[in-house]
Amino acid sequence: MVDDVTRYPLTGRFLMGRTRHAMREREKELLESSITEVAEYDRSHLVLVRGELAERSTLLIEGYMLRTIEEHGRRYIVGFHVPGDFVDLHAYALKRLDHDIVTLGPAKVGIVPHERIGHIHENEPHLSRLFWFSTLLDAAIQRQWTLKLEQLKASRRVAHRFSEVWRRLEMVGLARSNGFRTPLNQTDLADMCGTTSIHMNRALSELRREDVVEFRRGLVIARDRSRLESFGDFNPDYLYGGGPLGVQHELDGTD
Amino acid sequence: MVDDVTRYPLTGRFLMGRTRHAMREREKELLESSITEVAEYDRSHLVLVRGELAERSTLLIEGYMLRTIEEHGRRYIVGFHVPGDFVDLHAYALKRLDHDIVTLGPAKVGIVPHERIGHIHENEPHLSRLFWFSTLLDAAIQRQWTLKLEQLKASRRVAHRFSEVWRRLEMVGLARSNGFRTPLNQTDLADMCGTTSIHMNRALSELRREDVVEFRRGLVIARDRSRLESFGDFNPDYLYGGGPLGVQHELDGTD
DNA sequence: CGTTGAATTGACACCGTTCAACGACAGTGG
DNA sequence: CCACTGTCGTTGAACGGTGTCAATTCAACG
Repeated sequence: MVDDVTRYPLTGRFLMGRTRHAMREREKELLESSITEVAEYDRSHLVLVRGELAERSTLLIEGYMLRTIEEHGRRYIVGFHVPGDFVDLHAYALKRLDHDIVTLGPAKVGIVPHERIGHIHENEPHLSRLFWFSTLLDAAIQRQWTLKLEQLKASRRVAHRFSEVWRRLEMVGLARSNGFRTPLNQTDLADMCGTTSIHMNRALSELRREDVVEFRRGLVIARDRSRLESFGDFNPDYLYGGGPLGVQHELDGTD
Repeated sequence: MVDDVTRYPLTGRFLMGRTRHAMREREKELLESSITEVAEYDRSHLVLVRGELAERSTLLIEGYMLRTIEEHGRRYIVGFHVPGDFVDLHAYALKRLDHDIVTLGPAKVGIVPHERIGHIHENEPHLSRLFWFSTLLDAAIQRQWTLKLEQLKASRRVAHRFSEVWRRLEMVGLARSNGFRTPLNQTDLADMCGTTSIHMNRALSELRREDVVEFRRGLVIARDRSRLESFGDFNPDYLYGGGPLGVQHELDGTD
């Protein structure tokens, strides 16, 4: 898979760790060549605005992106993306989004016109099914967020988020052995976990005190990863990475 | 649209109030004929189990269905479906789900083998795009749940849920002018809103006391609908029903 | 008319918000 | 080099929202 990142520098991480192995070589080439433009954005760059008619979608190459909704003067983060994610592919079928797409830190993205996606959708059923899968994967992650918001208190929620991001980064080959780096600050974390930055601060110091995980200036470090994951009640199945839900072989053959 | 329900008694409510107008007559016929079996289930019937390989999907014709996750001896409701919803269409691309699909009250469903969906996916790009849209609509609803869990207290969350279900029923022609009927009980509502049944009870009596909405034995009645919706901070845009996000004309023409 | 499941109520502890204030640090310009 | 400034992180105290346990009432149904 490391090979794919060098061979397909723009799209090599798409579905990596999931069903990328089901992609044929010509599909990988087709996807890579569908990117008509590469852009580098600063932090907090608004890529797609809620309600705006979308005519292209964005595949994240480097950095992080968020899905945000601003309401009552407060920003809520309803999605988090790592390299390899086809961030707003769903805009192809929805046309207009109910949320904003925004960069977190500086980010490098590939842009795919909907015309190209339409062509793939009409002529490449196997690849287009993988596209569909990828948007449903985002939905599964969303579902898990809903679940964890319902059942965990703030400190466990952060632990869950950290566990998730760590795994997702690992799947695309971007995690360290003892943690990961992210431009998130405590306010961002609060906006992701449905709490206030003040309470997030207390939650983080609880995690530090209990030796679950350490968060400092965008560096997440855990001495014992399994301790972090069990504190956050994290079960990676919903990431569809090869566990009991993973699509191991079903999508392999011809469609 | 009432016409569609009589002409297509099984699938006439699919995407009704959304992009159904973009469906061609032969697509409606094709969908109707894709249902190879109609089943009637009792309440709490398990239609699809988490982790199980799915080979067919279920379109809800009458009644209600839920997406649930059981963890730590408690059940969490992460999705709610009304007639016309293609409840587990996403199982076509995901193969295995991370949650259960279950009936709430008694329900009548149409079953579509994935073979048929595969045929449509490969040969009917326009219809298959509407399928994709429908799964993304579920995702948008999920996103809104995440948002409201983050920002509202329990009593306002219920008000939001009531507003949503009311609108969704209305879209498929099944609401009353002053409310709607549902087999939900207070425990179900609690499981949907991420709270306990005891607290849900207090939330409901607050809503009654404040004259926002009345919930009794599965009957939801509001004297003033706009009061309910504003109390629940409800904005129907995310339901893609013709407001600013609705796909009014884009999907009309040939694909 | 008794049984059963659902709804209701009170008391109490914990979780989380809010407001206000303070501390740590990096970047900037004098 | 230092003072200034802004952002981010930290802390305390008061208050409101929610979970928990236990007990009671209510409605439906055989």
